[in-house]
Amino acid sequence: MLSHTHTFLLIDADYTVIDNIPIVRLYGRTKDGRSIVAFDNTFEPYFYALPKPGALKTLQKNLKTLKITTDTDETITIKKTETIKKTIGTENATLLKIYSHIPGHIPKIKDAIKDMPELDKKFEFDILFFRRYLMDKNLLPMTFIEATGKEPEQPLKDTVQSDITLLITSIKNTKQQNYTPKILSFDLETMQEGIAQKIILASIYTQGNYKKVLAYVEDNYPHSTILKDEKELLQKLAETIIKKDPDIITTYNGDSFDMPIIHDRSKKYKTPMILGRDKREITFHSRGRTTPAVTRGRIHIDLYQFISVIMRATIKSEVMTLNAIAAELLDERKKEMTWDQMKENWKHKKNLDKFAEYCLHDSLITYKLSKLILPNIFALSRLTGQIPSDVCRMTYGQLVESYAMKSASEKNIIIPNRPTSETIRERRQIESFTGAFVVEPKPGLHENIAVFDFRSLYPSIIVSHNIDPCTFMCSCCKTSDTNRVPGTDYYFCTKKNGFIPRALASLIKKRIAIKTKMKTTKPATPKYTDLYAQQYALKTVSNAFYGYLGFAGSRWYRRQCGESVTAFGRDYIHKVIDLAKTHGFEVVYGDTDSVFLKLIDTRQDLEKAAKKYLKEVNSHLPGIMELEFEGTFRRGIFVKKKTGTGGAKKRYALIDNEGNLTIRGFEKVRRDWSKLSKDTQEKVLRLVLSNQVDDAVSHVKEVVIRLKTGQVPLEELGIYTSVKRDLNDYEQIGPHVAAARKAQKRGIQIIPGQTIKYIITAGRGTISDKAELIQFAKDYDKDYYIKKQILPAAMRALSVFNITEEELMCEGKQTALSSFAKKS
DNA sequence: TTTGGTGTGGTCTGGA
DNA sequence: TCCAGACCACACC
Repeated sequence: MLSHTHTFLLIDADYTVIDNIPIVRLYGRTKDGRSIVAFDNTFEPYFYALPKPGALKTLQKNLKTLKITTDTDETITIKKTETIKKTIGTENATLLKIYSHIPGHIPKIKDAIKDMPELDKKFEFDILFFRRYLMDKNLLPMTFIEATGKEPEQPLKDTVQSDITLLITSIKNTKQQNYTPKILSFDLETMQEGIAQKIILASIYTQGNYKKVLAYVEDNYPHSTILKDEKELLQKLAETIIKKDPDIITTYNGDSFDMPIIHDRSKKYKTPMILGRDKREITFHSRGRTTPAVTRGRIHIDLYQFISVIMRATIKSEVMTLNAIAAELLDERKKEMTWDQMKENWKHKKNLDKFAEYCLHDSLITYKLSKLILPNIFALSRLTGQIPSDVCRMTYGQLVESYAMKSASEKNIIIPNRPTSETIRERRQIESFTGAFVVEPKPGLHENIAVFDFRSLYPSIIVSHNIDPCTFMCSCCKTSDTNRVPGTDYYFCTKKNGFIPRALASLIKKRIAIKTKMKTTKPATPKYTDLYAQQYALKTVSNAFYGYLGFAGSRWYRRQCGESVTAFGRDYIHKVIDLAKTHGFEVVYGDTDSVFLKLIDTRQDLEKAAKKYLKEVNSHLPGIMELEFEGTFRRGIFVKKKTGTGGAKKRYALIDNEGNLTIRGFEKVRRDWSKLSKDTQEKVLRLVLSNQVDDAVSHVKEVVIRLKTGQVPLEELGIYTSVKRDLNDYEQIGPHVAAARKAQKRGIQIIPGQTIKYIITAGRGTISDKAELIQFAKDYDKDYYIKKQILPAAMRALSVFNITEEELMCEGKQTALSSFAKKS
């Protein structure tokens, strides 16, 4: 039979078993736009066994005759065994590679042999078959690969729908080509009908400005297609997606909303929804935190998953709704339509064109978000070797772990086993270790501040001090004093490089190279976007390594490693502080890896002194460690602690020479404060940093009056808080829990993880008694908002100028006398 | 089961 | 009624 060769972008992978033969399926797209599925039936499932010393031969012999009978009377045997040399930690070892017939046998064989006296340890038995394949063949998702093979047999061919199918005889990496994956975004609008969610609209947006709304009530919207009913809508949706044949189907929260609804409704109508290239319906496999809705080949990426987990810390918005995220990341304005309006419109079948437009807009902004975010997901895919549909649902721990596993495999190092739940529990119970050092600031206004920070402090410590579970207290260095951890009896090997430091060093090196390249690349070009995504992926994974070492679920867990990293960190920041003092600086503040300095002699030139200091610090730093000059700030405010004495850590505001504000820790940057108090505080901070304390005071007074006279709309008074657990599991009932419980009684569903918005309403009782979700609030408690929202937020900045609450609370002019009179 | 520790501050709770 | 300590959420790095 004729042999073919195809070069294609690898987008997805899975495996199936036919006639007891496991077959890896690689889904992709050729450069000329044809879909392809390449099958490989030559890869064999396996895991490793480490025999007890001298027991290798016996173990091998015993395994040969092993027969396992399962509950279903199936007999499982081992396909074959091989001896193989690998590195365990830093030691070389000879292991037995145990092959099974199908992947599903591996856990059963592993369990069956666990009591064999010749067996010491088992490794790499929980790596999913197709992931093992990609790892062993060095194939990276979202890169081009070249496969040679022949026409598959019909039964195999029939498992998928694709322009090209190929039974692989050989496969390898190849030169990268230009191909931008085709993205399609869709969105549903639903209405509650009895206990079911009924789909009333579906919209699709894809490249070439393709816009489509599917409906079954005439709406006179130019992009609408009017169908007979919901069943036809579903059919048309599937048909359109298949016809458009995207590589990526993106949704915003499709895992828990759009996809399950499509699935449920299609069950009701018995119209299977096959959106992927395998011939299966959408599958849902609960994976703890999430239940991914998976379509194969045409992969479903839920942007919400990635944004809410990996991008969470970079998102400023109080809520994670599509509109809020689009507003923040795309600067897109909302289409104004409230849920109540939609319900009304649907009920009376009016303004349906607006409804359709609204629905389409959601698909459009999902598409635009995809364009922005998918490059980052793809870059992480290439870095970790995991398929994008997995990457978009990963946590930081999983990203680091994937990268570490891939690196270990490349270096012929055995991947440590995942801890058992028992081990995880034990690890969690151990006392946590000491972390970073934070300088207590002197409250007040400071002028001309220079800010420095270490470039990637913890990653560079891990690399520079060879911090790794296997180099910790090594026997070869025993009494070595050259790499001792400050303030402890710990040390790390100085002879052999650890696996983690090596893996991390390569990430850091690559990132530096990319950042250099970016400087000579024109921004807003595809090349630049790609470089940005690459460095983003490298940074994301590097920064999570330290946490991963101390993470109870980690395969490379070693508490003392995390402890050592922070101990070195504290040592370095102290050294940097000490040196600053010898350079005529006063240390204003510092946290973990940063120092804020000002000159004691203010006649000196700050920039000059800063540069000189920087040069000296860096001349003393080992390895790849480096202190960086962040810049200078015209003024900065640090405030008193509310309780106790001294300055508050992690709360400050800076203004630079261009008038830009940097606000950290204050109510302004917290979502669990009302918009009114946040806005007021920001204004106060800006005025105070511009030496306009009087204006700040009068601004607060105005706000107080607005509150007193009931002029403030409820919208500005809502407080966002997330409900972290089931409403029955709280020991203490705070305002947000009280509000949520009341709402639940009115039939509103409250799920753990949800963010609610509540108001403290007028009335009597405790604050919790008065808390109501904003949609149920009719008024607000003036006293609460003045005394517990506006004044505390404003006073934070004003109390350093000895202004009192009383001065802010009174209308009109305030004198020292009347203030005194009020107190007594 | 879903990277780490440090830190602030609001509200509730229960005992004096 | 007052107050300390617990609980809770969210920020910083």
